[in-house]
Amino acid sequence: MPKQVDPHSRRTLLADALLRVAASRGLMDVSLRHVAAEAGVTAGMVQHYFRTKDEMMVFALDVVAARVQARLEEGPAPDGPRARVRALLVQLLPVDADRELEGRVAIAFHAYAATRPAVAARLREDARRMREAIAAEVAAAGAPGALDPQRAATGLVSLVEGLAIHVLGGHVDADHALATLEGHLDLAFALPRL
Amino acid sequence: MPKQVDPHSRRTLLADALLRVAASRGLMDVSLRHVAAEAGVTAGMVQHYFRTKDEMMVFALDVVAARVQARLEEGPAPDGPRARVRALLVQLLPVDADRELEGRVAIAFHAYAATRPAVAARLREDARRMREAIAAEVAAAGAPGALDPQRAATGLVSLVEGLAIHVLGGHVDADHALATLEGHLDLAFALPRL
DNA sequence: TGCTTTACGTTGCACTTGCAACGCGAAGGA
DNA sequence: TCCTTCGCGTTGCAAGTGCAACGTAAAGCA
Repeated sequence: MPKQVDPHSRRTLLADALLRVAASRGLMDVSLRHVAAEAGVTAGMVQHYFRTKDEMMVFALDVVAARVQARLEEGPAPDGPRARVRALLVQLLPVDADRELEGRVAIAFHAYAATRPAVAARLREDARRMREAIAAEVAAAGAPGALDPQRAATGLVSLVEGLAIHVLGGHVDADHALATLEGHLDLAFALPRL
Repeated sequence: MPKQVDPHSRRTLLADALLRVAASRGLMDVSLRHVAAEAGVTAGMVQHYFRTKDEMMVFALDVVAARVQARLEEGPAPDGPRARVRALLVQLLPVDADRELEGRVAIAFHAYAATRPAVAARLREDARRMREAIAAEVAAAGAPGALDPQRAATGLVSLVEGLAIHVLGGHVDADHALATLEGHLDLAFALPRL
């Protein structure tokens, strides 16, 4: 056999190219040939590692999900529930170039999920995990009179996703979004003197 | 000349077909021929009313925007700032079939906007108007110690957009979303006894 | 030295896409 | 009555699409 390559790293390479194309030109422009060109390889190689385009899409989605997950777990967990939840949610805001790319990809995939049940299920599962993690922290914090943990979690995650859309669309800037998030965190964790 | 038709109603008819295709099969499947088929006309007629596909897309976006706007203005304005803001925001949640379709279209167009500056500008303007309307109501209500009006408005609009995504994705049900919205309205308008 | 397997590259095909171009019948005005 | 103009329908085309099929060089095992 030839050079014996690691298939997973090859697939990741292609997935990265896909994500770049998706972020810069939209999901409609994601084709075998465009991805191949972006990765600097031939279309035949793409076909070698993904039997179908859909398989490639799903794998790319897995890559972003794993990457976000990894970022959430890296570094020591901050002190206190509020800080931990904040750390989680900030990862979803497009505050730098990497996260902006991921944000654009996320929007594209939300639209894509509308027609692909498998993709939709994946996003649903991710969202569920995120909500539960946050609800647990809110419950642990035992905020006195604010929202119940489930609703607070749903609210915070939704808020951040909405903020991400507005930041990416240029409707508001990242600072305003961060400030808004801080305010809502205060509410959810019932800051003293509210 | 032949039967002398109203061009605007024809274009609206085609735009409706486009929206149905976009909602049911995604924006990637929106093509001249599919739209024509959905509308029950020939592809040639579509070309007659829209010189380019992009022109058709933008017109369709205008149609939804106008429709949402019309719905916001119909009926008497509710009593009190909180109720008025609630009425605004509920229109953006997919609580029935019509709004679900519009929600799917909205997501698709947010993704589309990433590559079309003209579309992005349109969405930005719509969002700005919505935020200002809400900020004005919040300010008028003079909520004592909660968020400042600008942030509250950004937060509420983002929250609702995020909730819409989660409802459409099947992550949470409409009732939960509504309840979450109520809770956040209470916070923004600083309900007694918080 | 074969022989097989891996990892691609190449070619081709059926199909869809946006769009231009042309045709053409039905209405009016002259 | 002619003749223009509008409202489409039809056809065609170059480009792009996903995917199958085949070829083929390299690397290991026998």
